[in-house]
Amino acid sequence: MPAANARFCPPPAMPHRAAAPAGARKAATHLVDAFDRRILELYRQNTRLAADAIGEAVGLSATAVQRRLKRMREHGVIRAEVALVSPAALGLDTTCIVGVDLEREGPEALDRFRARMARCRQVTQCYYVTGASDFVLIVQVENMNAFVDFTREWLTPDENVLAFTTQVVMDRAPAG
Amino acid sequence: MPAANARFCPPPAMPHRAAAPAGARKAATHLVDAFDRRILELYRQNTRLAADAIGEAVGLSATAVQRRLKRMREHGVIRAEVALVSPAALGLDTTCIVGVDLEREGPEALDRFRARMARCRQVTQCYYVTGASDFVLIVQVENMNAFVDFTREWLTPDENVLAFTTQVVMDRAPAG
DNA sequence: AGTGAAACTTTGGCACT
DNA sequence: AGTGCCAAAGTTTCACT
Repeated sequence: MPAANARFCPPPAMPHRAAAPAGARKAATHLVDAFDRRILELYRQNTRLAADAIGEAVGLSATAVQRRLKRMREHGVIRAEVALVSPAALGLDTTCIVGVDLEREGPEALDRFRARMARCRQVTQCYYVTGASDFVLIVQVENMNAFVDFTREWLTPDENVLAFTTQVVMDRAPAG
Repeated sequence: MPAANARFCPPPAMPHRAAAPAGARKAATHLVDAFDRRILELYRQNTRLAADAIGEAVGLSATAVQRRLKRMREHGVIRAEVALVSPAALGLDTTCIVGVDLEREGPEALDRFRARMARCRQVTQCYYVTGASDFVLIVQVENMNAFVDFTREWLTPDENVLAFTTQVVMDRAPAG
């Protein structure tokens, strides 16, 4: 198997909080009907699709599709519209999955750790989980040296990090 | 902590292969210069940004920005432009991280398993990794019952699946 | 929800550095 | 090569029916 690793660059990673105005998001409960679902199914995969084409596919006029998209954006059903960038093109050839064990697991310690990871550009996803570890991180770096640097800067110095286990990604499926 | 789980719906999950014409992708080596990087930095997070605004930010005309975006799309630097949908809005309230151990790990067995997972709608990411397990899956489902259904349909019946471990996601950070 | 016109963004050609 | 300017084509957005 070729040394092809990560295929997609991480989702956009909530850039500056300014991009997500605090009050702008609603509960996003089931205010999506069958039409909305079909629109999302298409639009989710390709935001360059014209409302015209979507409308034809789902049996609605272009304007109706636009209105629904706008409503779903405002209601937080659509959280963001982003570009998936090839990590390789940016020189990020290595993906690691890191399980982190914390020493203390109080609410404030969890929040502190999560906030730290959110500030870290290498961490593209951060899950707080039950089970074997407390957190699971998806880390995107240039190479293994950069990964070691990452651990020395963000994990090892953290007194609350008891231990961590690393799995290096050899290949990744887009998973449709 | 509230039972808020996943915040974002999975990246688009390479829909139908038709969307990525086989011959259309190039090596995506370092044909990105400093301008391209700055454009991507902005555009990646928000594809609704007008080329005009990007151009102003990076010191280029709108046309130049458009041209560069087009080139990066053709060269596979930009793999896709997708919408991040709130999983909760779609009724997908539960995310699990599953480590899978395979019995046999030959190339053909790996490919078979990966292909299987790619066909499975619940699996939004699938990593082939070194270390404790062979694969790591990110699984998005309605609730825990649906997760059990998932394992009974996709993991347990697979003779090559030796064992799997599940971590339930309680919260997820966008991770900037 | 659908139809129109206005505003916008993207795409093309052409001259320039 | 790549960029900038300007006009055409397309798309989105806004009235109104």
